[in-house]
Amino acid sequence: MRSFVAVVDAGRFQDAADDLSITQQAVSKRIATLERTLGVRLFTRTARGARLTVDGQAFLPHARDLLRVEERALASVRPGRRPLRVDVIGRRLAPASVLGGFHRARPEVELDVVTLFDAGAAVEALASGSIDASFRAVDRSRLPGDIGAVRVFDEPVQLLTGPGHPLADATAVTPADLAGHLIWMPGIVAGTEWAAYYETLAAAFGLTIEVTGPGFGTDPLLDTLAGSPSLATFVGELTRLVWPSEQGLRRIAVHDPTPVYPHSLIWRRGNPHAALGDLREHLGAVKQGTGTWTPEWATEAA
Amino acid sequence: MRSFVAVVDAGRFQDAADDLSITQQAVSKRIATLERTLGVRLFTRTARGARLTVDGQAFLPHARDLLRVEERALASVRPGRRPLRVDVIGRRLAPASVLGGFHRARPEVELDVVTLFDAGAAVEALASGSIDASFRAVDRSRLPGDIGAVRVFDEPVQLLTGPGHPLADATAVTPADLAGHLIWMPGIVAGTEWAAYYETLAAAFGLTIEVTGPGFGTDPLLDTLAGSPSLATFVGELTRLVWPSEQGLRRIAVHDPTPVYPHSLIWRRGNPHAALGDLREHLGAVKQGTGTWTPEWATEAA
DNA sequence: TAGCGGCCACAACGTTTCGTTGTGCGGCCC
DNA sequence: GGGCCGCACAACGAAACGTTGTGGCCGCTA
Repeated sequence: MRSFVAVVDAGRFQDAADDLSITQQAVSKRIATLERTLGVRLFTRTARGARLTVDGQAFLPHARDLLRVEERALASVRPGRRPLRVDVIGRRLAPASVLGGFHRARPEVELDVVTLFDAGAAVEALASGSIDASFRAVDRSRLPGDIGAVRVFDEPVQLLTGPGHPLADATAVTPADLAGHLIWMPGIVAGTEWAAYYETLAAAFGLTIEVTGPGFGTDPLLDTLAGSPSLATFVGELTRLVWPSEQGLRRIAVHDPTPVYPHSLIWRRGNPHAALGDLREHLGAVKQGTGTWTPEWATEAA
Repeated sequence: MRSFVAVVDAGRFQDAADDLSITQQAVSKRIATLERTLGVRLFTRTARGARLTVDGQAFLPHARDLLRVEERALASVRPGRRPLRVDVIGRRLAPASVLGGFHRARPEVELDVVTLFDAGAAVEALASGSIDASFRAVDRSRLPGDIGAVRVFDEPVQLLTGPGHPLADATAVTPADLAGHLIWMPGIVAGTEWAAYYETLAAAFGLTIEVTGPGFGTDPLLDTLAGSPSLATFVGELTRLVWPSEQGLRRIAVHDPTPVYPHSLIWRRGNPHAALGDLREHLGAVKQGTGTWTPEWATEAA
């Protein structure tokens, strides 16, 4: 493939061979193999070099694309001057959306998105340099001194129920209203910062949160939820659900106070990656709302 | 690379090996080679399979991209059900722009753009099936019966001069005004349909068109034009010039009548490619303007 | 805690692929 | 028509690849 593009650019097999530091015969053999694989002739051989056939012309931009993508793939893991690598809590959750907004605003900034286990793993990864930034809810007082943090987004928590749930038709509920109901959150992983968030939330308002084993993915969770008259769960306002439309799930706002999930951007101080400043600048800091609730351990991350 | 994605999807080397119809050891060796090439570890090996590292997560979307691009590259030359392949007279000229408009309107239609020598080559390529459609100025009466043609775009011809040319400050000129001036069009290739167009144009209005040898590309042409007090050339209204801004070139409209270049879409009747109908539908037929001039041989292509 | 099973890595070997050298064939151009 | 330029074919050695066979590590279980 690289030989093909080299021949197109050079116009002659011999010149392409020089560019590739191999012999003309090797280039000839490579092109012949490629043509045999594709089943079409890519060049017309003339006495003055090689010219593209129609098939070759059609193939060329795709070949260039391939080399470009390969270059990007290599760059994504190249130590030093690689794309900005950002950890998000989940690809369908608010941080991913926020990062998408940054990408739309600054499309020239190369990004790679990864998902780590929890905030602790994110801090380790930041310290070791394997990622450049992370969106997590953190207890700022417990962060190492070389890790910076800015609370960038407070996401209201909503109640998610099926159509048969007693609260399904409410326009809004208060945390106190939920005291008698079962909040079902399978797939929650003990020890993670989001588990801690929901535990704190439950304790603060006397809620009952049930965690039945590891989750089997969100789809069966939502299916079960849609068919249950008693189960409800919490979900972030910006969480994108891929519900097959007719599941009839209801998102119900929570007020007085509104629990908000405190997403912070965290990074290692001294990380010289230029795009890191762009990201922080784009995000700014959240304006702390009134009438909201968030765990005390998170409020220090101003 | 394909093995890497297979392992990610399967979660275990052995399962990936089954998918690829090779042995587990071969997969292991491929991954090890890839990791050595990239200089990073892509998987953490556990007793229950292989999980992506952070680097692996960052690398994965690029790897998928690569496979996707490869698939498109293969499709571009696959006989039968390949992308719609359209010939344009030049990548910076009106037909390419029109095709770009179609692509924006129907981004789901896969397109490959090629450039053939002239209308004759395009007709041959249509007949042989190596292309699906072409934008050319054609003499409809001379087309084979199985080649369809619709005049889809009349492009006004403009005069292009440098700032020192006597007509540089004119807002518009008539063809008759040009009789005393030299029209310089290097790079015009005898025997092509666009050479025929300009020859007919010159003959119709008594113009002097000079063709000095093969062109050396458009950039030196425009440089020469910008610095000359006597040279002018014709250019299509939609031709995109990449002039380095400060060349000071002037585009001057031509009126009474306005010569228009009659772009037609031509295709082989009976070509079953579904996208061909989409393209024809998108283009429609040109509404013949008044006060314009075009060669008689082109007017039959109604 | 010892045994077992699942999973991946290492080693050795045969086959295939790749690149090289040497040579042949067919157009242009003078 | 001879010379030259440019690509293809042939033969050979080297490197890469995939296979079989085996070993080590981890987690689960009795």
